[in-house]
Amino acid sequence: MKLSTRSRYGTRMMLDLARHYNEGPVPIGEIAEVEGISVKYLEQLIIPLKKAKYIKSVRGPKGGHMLSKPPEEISIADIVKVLEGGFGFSPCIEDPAACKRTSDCLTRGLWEETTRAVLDKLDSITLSDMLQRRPIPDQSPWKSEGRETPWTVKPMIRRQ
Amino acid sequence: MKLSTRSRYGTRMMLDLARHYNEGPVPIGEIAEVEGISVKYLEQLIIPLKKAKYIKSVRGPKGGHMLSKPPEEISIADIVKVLEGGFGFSPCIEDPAACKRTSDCLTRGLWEETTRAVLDKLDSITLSDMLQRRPIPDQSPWKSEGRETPWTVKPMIRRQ
DNA sequence: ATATTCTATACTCAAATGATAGAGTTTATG
DNA sequence: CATAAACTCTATCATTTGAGTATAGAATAT
Repeated sequence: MKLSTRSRYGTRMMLDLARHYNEGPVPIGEIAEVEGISVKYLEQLIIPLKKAKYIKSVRGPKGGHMLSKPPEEISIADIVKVLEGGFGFSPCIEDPAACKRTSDCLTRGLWEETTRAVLDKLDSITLSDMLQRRPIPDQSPWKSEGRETPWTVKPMIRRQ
Repeated sequence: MKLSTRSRYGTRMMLDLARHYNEGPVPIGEIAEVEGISVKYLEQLIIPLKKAKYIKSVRGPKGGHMLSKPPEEISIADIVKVLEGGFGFSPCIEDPAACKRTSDCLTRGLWEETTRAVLDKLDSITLSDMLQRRPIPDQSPWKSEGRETPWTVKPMIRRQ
């Protein structure tokens, strides 16, 4: 039931772009460094996001990428729908012909509703909402011993 | 974001067992035939479901499997939690140490809430609820042409 | 000119998934 | 008690998917 790293990294990247909305293009290298993700991998995620018109880019020196809409107008569902190759809890959600049982399978409706529940949730949260949030405390009910030294985010330095 | 076939097949199998609750053990071969899933694969799914005490089995001729609790007391979440190897939309949900960024990652809370939304949904639906349902109509908004000849479920014949 | 940055496609590698195989155990029944 | 019908357990395998790397090319500010 895991989301791919594409969706998760992509969301983080979009969040970085949202932080710098209206500050000019952000080069991919900066995002890669801050997030600890390879430039090459992020480049692949940008392509579909550009096609979907959530990102616009500027080439050449001082170039980079930026949101093409304000952060309030981009939801997490928008991002995940673009990056996650085939969401839907079961293949038959997107393609009913994927299974011969489709027409009388009781569980198909179940997985469809569950998929809907996720989409509704993610649709209700915009990039702008995300920026208001605080990280959740790291007190896992699983492992509470052996905490590492606190790790802090390397601040993203904007040019100029 | 897809669920594994383990969860999906397992749910269908549990639904078959629910249909025959209090009718004695159902052999795995019958379920395999009705659902079109190999006996060998279903056998693997039964093991964890037995460990979790949702299924009890009887060996030997006339043996088989049956629910160890009434269908009202087993939710879809119960089944998925047992069969899906690591649910949680991100690895950091189950294991915060999976990522160094854990302590100050804005998206971790997001994925946690989303996972919660799914679990809540599946928790609210029992096997008994499922049996009340009707299959959803097969009018996909994607492909509406070229419908195959209707396929009907082969009825499961109980012994005696 | 040239260094910087994005664009596009192809390729590799490992892990997970989905499924099968076979040997062994229990037990109802004739 | 022999046998066949079932479950149990472990191993194996093939395919797909996911994650990431590599390479070549195009645009543009300075």
